[in-house]
Amino acid sequence: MVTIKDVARAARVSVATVSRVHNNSGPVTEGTRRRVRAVATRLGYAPHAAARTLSTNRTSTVGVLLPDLYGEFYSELIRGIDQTAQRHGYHLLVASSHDRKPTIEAALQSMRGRVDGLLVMSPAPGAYGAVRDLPASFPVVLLNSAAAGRAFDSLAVANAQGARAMVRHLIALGHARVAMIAGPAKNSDAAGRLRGYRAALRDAGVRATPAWEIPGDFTETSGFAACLKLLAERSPLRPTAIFAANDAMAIGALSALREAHVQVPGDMAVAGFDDIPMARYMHPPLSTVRVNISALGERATRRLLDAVANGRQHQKRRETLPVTLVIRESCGGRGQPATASPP
Amino acid sequence: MVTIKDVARAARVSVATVSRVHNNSGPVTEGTRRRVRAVATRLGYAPHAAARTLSTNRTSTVGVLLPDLYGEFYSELIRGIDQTAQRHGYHLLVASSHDRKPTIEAALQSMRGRVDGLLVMSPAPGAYGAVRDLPASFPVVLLNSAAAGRAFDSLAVANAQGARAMVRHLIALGHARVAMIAGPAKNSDAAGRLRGYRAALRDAGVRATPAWEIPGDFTETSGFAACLKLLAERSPLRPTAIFAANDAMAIGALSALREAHVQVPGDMAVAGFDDIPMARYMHPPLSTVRVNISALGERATRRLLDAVANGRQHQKRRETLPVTLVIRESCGGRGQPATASPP
DNA sequence: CTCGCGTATGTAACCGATTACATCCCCCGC
DNA sequence: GCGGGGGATGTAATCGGTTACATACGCGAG
Repeated sequence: MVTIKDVARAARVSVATVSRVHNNSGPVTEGTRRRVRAVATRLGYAPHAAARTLSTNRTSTVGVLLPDLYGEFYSELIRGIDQTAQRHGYHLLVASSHDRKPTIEAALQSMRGRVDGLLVMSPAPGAYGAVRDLPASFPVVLLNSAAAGRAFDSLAVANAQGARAMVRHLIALGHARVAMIAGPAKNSDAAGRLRGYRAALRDAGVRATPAWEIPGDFTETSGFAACLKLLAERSPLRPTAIFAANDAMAIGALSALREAHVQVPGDMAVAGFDDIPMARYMHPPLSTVRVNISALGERATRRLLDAVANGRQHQKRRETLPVTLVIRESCGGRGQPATASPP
Repeated sequence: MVTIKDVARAARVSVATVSRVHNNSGPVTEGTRRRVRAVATRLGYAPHAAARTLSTNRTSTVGVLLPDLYGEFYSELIRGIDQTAQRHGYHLLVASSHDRKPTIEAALQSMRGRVDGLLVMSPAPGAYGAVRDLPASFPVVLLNSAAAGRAFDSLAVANAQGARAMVRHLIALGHARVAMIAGPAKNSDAAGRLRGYRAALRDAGVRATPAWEIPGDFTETSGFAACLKLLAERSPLRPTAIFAANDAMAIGALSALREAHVQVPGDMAVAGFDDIPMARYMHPPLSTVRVNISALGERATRRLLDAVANGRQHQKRRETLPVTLVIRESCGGRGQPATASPP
């Protein structure tokens, strides 16, 4: 492999000059500059990233720690992150399957000397314990994490507001009995959406019934099962609308309703959360709360790069990403494809 | 930050011993080993990856060069790659938006000293020109690329076989006139699928009609438009079955057929390629050719890591990933959910 | 007691860049 | 003609590991 020394020798200058040419640091005569450039391209010289990292203590890389990589959510997230990082001259180191504290700690350790900062998304409650053990000067941005406060930079989706707006919409359509298929209890997104649901009921003066809050785990199967449970309710308690904590479960619920010959939205309104691409292709098209996932990745990366660039001066804070109501046919807005913003 | 020297000093040994303990290289007394381990964890020592890279010339990282990150295909691919890499102790450096030669070259350059090998997926014909300029000793595996031969390691989906099997199936169902919505001409996946389609017609002794090969670009919109064109054909030429080069276009075609009140599969059979998750949720559920994308990523990574580990000995070759027919209702197999393998 | 060998440990060169500091040279003003 | 200043370039230390080689030590055999 050709090194800076080879270039220096061939161009009959010192390594310092070659370095200066490549980094536009320090003064170099135009002639020398051209000669060095020419030699470098002729030899196919590319600076060795690790060597550069060692001396400058910068990697031009951001790390992304994810619990999983399954589904469109992550590909969208990574897309937003990658775009932004790339635009600022940064590379992307992706690490997944980090959902428990020990693996997270191991991953964080192995990142030393590889990245300038980290985006960490983890549902595990122990996750930010591991993050806290990092030197405070090391830039980290938490994604969709429950961790709040000035101790961390964090970004989260406006789960509660979105859920509240959607449930409010269902109630406004005349549904007095709205049930919710919730997500995993420890998941902070799921928790926010549940809070929003309860808040909307409270707003409308409706007493929340535990029987209307069916647990699920974000999978289609669990949505299917939860829906069956709701259908088993006796008439005075049987809900007329179902709000699922994510689209996958809403889709599961739609299957269950079809099998039970319950008309949607006629006999039962259904709404989801996320607006995955599939949502609009359902029958009927699924009303849902749109989350701009790639924007989430972009915003997070922006914050991270700010922390990387400004070090001490960077102010840590919690940001919230707004969401949008997408009203399609499954909730019985009589098919009018309207789009509304949350209040 | 704590370095190996700090650990050595605190444990009253030399840096060499600390290094030996961490890498299990060379002999160390059990007592010393424990002492060093204890000190290291107490100080929270983590080796600096760049320093290690510089001296060993190994990064424990594989690079992934992708044209894009949009859609489930890439998240699945990355998932397969990441799983395999992680299992072998490798990290993942992801770079996207590399579809033209100059950006690919720049990306390849910037990878020096960052990765031990590269997975390159690029529809651009110039892509492997850029790859060829790398030193032959640098491990690279091409994904779904047209580049063949012993010059490269490459992996591709059995596009032609899959398409051929699906079209053969349609013909077996009694469709004498099968049209194809093709993909971008320069895309090698699209080309393979088109070849398979033509081969199946030839097998059946059917003369291929240019009017039946409508170009598309892998988007739903283009599938929609292409379908309209086919519907405009006069009766003797109007096809009774449509094979789309991917599911997205098949879904677009389904929309067009619904709008035109053409019954599927009654009046028109439809099949796609890829088996994206959405496919089974269409009405009617879409028959398609299943590609195990994460397996593609896994196989590719395996080959790459073999090349990394075995260097000179590694044999370059082209591998093909088999596909599976998934027969649902859209092609009129009268709804029986059968699954068949390609011949 | 001494020699020799093997095991445990230390010393220092090296990987390939960056960069503080030294040096050289040219030109200008007096 | 000479001193000074500033621009161009070179020298060498440095980043944090790994590892070839040197060294020291303990023990058994002769």
